[in-house]
Amino acid sequence: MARISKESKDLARQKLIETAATHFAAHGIARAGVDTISNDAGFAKGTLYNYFPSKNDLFAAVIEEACHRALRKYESAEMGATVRDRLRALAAADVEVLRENEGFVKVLVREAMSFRPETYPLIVEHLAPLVAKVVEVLEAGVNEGEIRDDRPPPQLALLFIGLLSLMYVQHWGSGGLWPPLDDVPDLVVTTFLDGAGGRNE
Amino acid sequence: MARISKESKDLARQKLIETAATHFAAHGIARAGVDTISNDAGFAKGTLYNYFPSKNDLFAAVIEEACHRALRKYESAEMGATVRDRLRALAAADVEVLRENEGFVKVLVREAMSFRPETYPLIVEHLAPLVAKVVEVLEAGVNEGEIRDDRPPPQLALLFIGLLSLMYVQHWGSGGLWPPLDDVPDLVVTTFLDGAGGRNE
Amino acid sequence: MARISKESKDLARQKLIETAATHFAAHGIARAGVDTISNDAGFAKGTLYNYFPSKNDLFAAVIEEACHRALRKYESAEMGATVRDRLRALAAADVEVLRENEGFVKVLVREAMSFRPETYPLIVEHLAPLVAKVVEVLEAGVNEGEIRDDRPPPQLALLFIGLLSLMYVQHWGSGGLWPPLDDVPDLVVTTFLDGAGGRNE
Amino acid sequence: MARISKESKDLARQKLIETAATHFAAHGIARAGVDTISNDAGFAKGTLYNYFPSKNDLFAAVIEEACHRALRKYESAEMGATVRDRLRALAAADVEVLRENEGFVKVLVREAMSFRPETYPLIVEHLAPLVAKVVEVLEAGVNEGEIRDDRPPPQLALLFIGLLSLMYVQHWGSGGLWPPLDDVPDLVVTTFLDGAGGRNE
DNA sequence: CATGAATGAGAATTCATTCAT
DNA sequence: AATGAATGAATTCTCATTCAT
Repeated sequence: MARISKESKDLARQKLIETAATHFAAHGIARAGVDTISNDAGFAKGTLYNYFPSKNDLFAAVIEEACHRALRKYESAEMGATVRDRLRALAAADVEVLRENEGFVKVLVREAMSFRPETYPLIVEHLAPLVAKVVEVLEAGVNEGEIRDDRPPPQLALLFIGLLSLMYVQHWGSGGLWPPLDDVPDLVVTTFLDGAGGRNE
Repeated sequence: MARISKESKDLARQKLIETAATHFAAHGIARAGVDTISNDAGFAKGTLYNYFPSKNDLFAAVIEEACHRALRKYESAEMGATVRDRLRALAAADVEVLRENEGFVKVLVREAMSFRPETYPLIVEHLAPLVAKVVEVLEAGVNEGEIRDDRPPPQLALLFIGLLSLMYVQHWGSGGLWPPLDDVPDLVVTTFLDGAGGRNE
Repeated sequence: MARISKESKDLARQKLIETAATHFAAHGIARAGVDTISNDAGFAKGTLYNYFPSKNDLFAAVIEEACHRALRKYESAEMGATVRDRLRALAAADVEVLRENEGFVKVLVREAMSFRPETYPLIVEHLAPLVAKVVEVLEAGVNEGEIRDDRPPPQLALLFIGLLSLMYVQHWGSGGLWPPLDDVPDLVVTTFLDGAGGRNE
Repeated sequence: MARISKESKDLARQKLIETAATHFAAHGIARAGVDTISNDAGFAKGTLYNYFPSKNDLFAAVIEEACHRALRKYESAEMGATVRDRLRALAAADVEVLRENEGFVKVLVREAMSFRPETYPLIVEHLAPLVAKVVEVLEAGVNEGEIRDDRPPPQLALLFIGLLSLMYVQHWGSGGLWPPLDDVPDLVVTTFLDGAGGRNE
C-alpha cells in the first residue's frame, strides 16, 4: 500500500491516537494493551509500531493531542466583559472539550491527578498554554480589582483548572448524576470566585 | 497461646498492609509486585497469600486502612468555635494523617482521582464517615449563616475534601515545593470559604 | 515446592544449562528460543527465569560451564616427558571434553570464531586458564629447545588452541568424515610442531 | 535501452549485496535488518525483494560474491619460484581480498567457522576453486620434496586456508592489535611449513 | 520497477497465583 | 503458617514478507 496519501497516513495516526485515548481512559495506561488498541483501531497488532515506537510514545501522543484539542477550544472561546464572564467562557470551553473528547480528557485528568513522576512533567509541559490562558484572565482581573491580589495568579490558575478537574471526577464518580455537565461552568466559577462562605460572615 | 498467635497474625497483616501502601504509592498498583511487597515486609512471596486471597484484596485492605486512619484523626480533631475554625481543624487533622501515612494517603487520593469503576465505590463507601463529619460542620454553618444556603452541604463537603486532595496533588506534583504542607489548612479554608474574588466585586 | 533441597535446585540449573548448550550449539544463540530450551529441559517457559535473569545470562552461564569442564579435564591430563607428549596429552584431554560435551564445545568454538564484540571478551576471560596451561608447557619447551624461541609463547598457545578448533570445525563440517576425532591429537601436534614442510626443504 | 536497464539493474543488485555484506559482518545475520540494508543501499524496504526472494537468498548471494572476489584475486596472484613463495603469494592475495572487502570476508569466515548445516555446503562449494588453487601448489611441492608426502594435499590445503582464517579471527578479536595484517602472510606460511618445533628437536 | 504501509508469527520477559513440602 | 519453585497467561516489541498503488 505504498504511495498512499499523506492524509490517509495522518488519518491512521489519528485513529490510533483516538482509540488509544479511549482505552487508556477506560482501563488506565498499565492495563490497556497495545494489541487491543491496534486491533480496535482497525489494524493488526504490529501496525501501531509503524506510527509510534513504543507504548509510552503513544501515550505521550495522546496527551499532546488532548492538550492540543483543549487549547484550540480555549482559543476560540468567546470572551465576555467581566472576569467572571471570561472565566465562565473558559470553563464552558473546557466542558465542551470534555463532551467532544471524553477519552482524552479522562486520560489527561487521571494522569494529572496521579502525579506519576514519568508523566507529570509531560502533562505540565503540555498543559502550560492552558494555564497561561487562565493566568492572562486572572492578571487582568487583579488589575481591575476583581481578583484578590494576595495570591499569585499562576497558583490561582492551577486552582481553577484543578477545580474543573475535580468537578469532572465527581461527575464521573457519581455516574454522571452530579454535577451534570451543564452546571459545571457556573459551579466552578462561583466556587472559585465567591467561595462557600455566607453573606454575614 | 491462641491470643498471642492471633496478635502476631494481626501484626503480620498490618505489616503487609503498611508495606503494600508504600509500594502502591511509589509505583502504582500495576507496577508494584506482590513478591517485592512480601519480601519487604519480611516474608516470603507465598506468605502474603495466607493473609490476602489476591493482590486486589490486598489493595482493598490498603484503601480500607487508609480511610480508617483518616477517620480516627478526624474524630479526635479539636473543634473550634466558628465554622472557619472547625473546618481548619478538620483540614489540619487531614494534613496530619498525610504526614503520618503518606503512602496510604497517596494511594487513596490517586485512586479517588482515577475514578476506576472497580475501586471508586469502595472509596466512596469508606470515605463516607469523613464526608459526614464535614457535612455536620457545614450544616451547623448554614444555620449560623456562615455557610451559603443555596448549595447542599453534602456537595459542599465533597468539594472541601476534593480541595484538600487537590492541594496534596499539587504538593506532590511540585516535588513538595508548593504548597508546603504547613500552609495547606489555611489555604484550603480560605479558598473554600472566601474564593478568589476581589473585595470590590 | 518450597524447602526443596539445595541440590535439586542446582540440578535444575544444570539441566537448564545443559539443554541450553545443546540448543545454542544446534541453532546458534539468536535462533535458539528460551521457551523451547525451558520446555526441553522439562520446565515451563517461565521457570528458566527463576534461574537466569535473561537469555544473555543463560548464555554466559553456558560459556562459563563449558570452560570450567574443559579446565577440569586439562588439569587431570596425564603429562608426558617431552613437550610433544605433553601437548598431545592436552589435545587428547580437549578431544575428550568434546566427546563428553559436544554441545558445550560447539557453542564455545562457534562463539570464539565469531568474534562478536558482545561475547568475545567473555570467552577470552573464561578461556584464559586453558591458554595458561598451554603457555606453561610451551615455555618449558622453549627452555628445553623443543619450541622455537622467536615467537611469544602466548601467541603460539592461541595458535595451538585455534588449530584444535579448526580440526573440530572440519570434523563437524565434513559430517564427522575427516578428521575422525581419534586422529585429532596427533594431527594437531604434528601440524603445530612440525609443519607441512618436506625434509629436504 | 535494454542494455542500460540491465546494467542499472546489476548495479542495484551489486549495491545491495555490498551493503548487506557490511551489515551481516557488523551485526550478524540474525540481527541485520532487511529494511536497514535496503535503506542504506539507497532503496526502500520493499525494493530488495525485487532482487532477492528472501533474506536467506540475499545472504547466499553475499557468500557467493565473497568467494568470487577471492577467486579473482587468487587467479591474478603472482607466483614465485619456490612453493614457499607461491604459498606466500596466495596468502598475500587473500589478505588483499580482506583489505578490500572486509565485510565480505568477515561474513565468509564467520559462516565457515560456524559450520551451520544450512550454509556450510554453500561455502564449501564456492570455496572449492580456492582450495583447488592451493592444492595445485601443494602437489607441485610434494613432487619437488618441499611438502611432506604423508598427508593428502587436499587436507593440507584446507589446513592452510583454515590457518589464514584463524589469523583473521585473532586479528579481529584483538581489535586489530595482533597480528597486524601485514604480518599475516609470513606468519601463516612459516606456521604452515615449519611448525613451532625447535631446531634441536 | 519502486514504494512503504500493513501484516502477524514469533520472541523475550513479567508476574500473580498455586501448591508440595 | 511459612516457604519459594513452578507455572503459564499475558504483554510489549521485532521484523521478514506481502502487495496495492
